[in-house]
Amino acid sequence: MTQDGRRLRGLRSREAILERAVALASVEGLDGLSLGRLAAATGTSKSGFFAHWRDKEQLQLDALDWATRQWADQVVAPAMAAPAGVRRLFALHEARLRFYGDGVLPGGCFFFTVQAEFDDRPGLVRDRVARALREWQEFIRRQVAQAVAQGELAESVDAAQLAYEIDALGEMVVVHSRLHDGPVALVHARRAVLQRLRALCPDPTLLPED
Amino acid sequence: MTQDGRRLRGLRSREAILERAVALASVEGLDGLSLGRLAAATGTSKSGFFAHWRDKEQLQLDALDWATRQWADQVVAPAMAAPAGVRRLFALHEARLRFYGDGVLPGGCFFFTVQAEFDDRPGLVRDRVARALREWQEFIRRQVAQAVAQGELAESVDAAQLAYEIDALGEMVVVHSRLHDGPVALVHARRAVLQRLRALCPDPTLLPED
DNA sequence: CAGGTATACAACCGATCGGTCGTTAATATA
DNA sequence: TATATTAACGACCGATCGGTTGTATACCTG
Repeated sequence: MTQDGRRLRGLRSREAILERAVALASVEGLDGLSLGRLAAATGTSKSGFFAHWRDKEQLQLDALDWATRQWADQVVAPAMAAPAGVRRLFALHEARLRFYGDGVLPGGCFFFTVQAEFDDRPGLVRDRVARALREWQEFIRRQVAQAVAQGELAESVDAAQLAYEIDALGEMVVVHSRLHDGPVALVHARRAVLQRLRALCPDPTLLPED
Repeated sequence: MTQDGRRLRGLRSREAILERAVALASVEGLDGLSLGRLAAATGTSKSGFFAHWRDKEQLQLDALDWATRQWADQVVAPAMAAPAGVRRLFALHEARLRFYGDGVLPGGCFFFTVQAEFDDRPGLVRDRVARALREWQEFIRRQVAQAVAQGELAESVDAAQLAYEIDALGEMVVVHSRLHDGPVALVHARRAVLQRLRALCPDPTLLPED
């Protein structure tokens, strides 16, 4: 029951469609994205989608999974190269800013767009978006807790509190850089987290000065 | 050429429609909001809109103005009651969090939704959204600069940098409280700015301890 | 009271939406 | 080789989209 030629081709086009869907959804949202435009952008027919997905919602859920894997590959994985503790925490922040600054997605951040789109309406997609945010927040919180355990952050640090600050300061770069500040927003976001971590770190030499 | 009875009625329904439009747009966005649903929500006919607005874009622009006035009345004005300086700066942050926490708009924040919606597409609406964000950011920056001038914040403070931090920490409450944290997000956002200001303030007794 | 103006409406328009149906061609399995 | 299975398609469906047109009614001005 291994992958034969035909299913392989199917998988390939499936992945190609999901990649385009995530890119387009980072601009117009998962619901704002229409199947007709997605078909035009991928050079396929609209009706062909329903061989891969039962309906639009299933495609949205798979696009969410695809974006999660992209985030794991391009943001989380590079940061894990840094030594555990406060350096990995800051590497995570910098990897995210690099992801935005490099313009990997045309809309800047898939998750930002989708969170803003679904935070108010019920449904399967909303639940998966909420889970993705929860897991991301929990992941940052664990990195903070680890840094505290290693003695690289003050004992008094509230991990969930600091995780919120790091995420908020990183996330708002998307809209500020596009509507207002340009690259300056990246500088602000980087410096905000860097100085916050340095202030809480008994050995600030672990982090760059500026 | 003063307001006569008829024009007054027109103005009243115009304001009522804009209020509903802002409330609905805080959930579905300015473009996601359809004229048909807005008509149903206001108990009027869709075609009646075109007596007040040339097209949907004009209605969107007026809704933006309406939301700006609402923000000025319900967030900025109350904060101006606090004495200028670091106390007014924090009052501004608290007024915003109260606006979110009280659920004044069903979607939490009109501007958050609309920024996420329009940060990627060109047009008149996008330009006005960008201007609103720029003016808001500039307003916070002036409050920071004033606090520095009064000696209530350290001389070394970069006003634009601190303004970005205050705005980002306040804005991300919307999505975090709705998708993840609930009211805890409000606590995180409040404490983050409070502790940041206290750390920069030569006389921390101007601000609450926690 | 006459005439113009503004509010608001129902009916309707072409375009697009998500989705269905029936078919074709290529592949995998027996 | 015979038979399912699968990817992919064009044509089409009812619903909804933003927007137009024509009309009825209420109001203000002359």
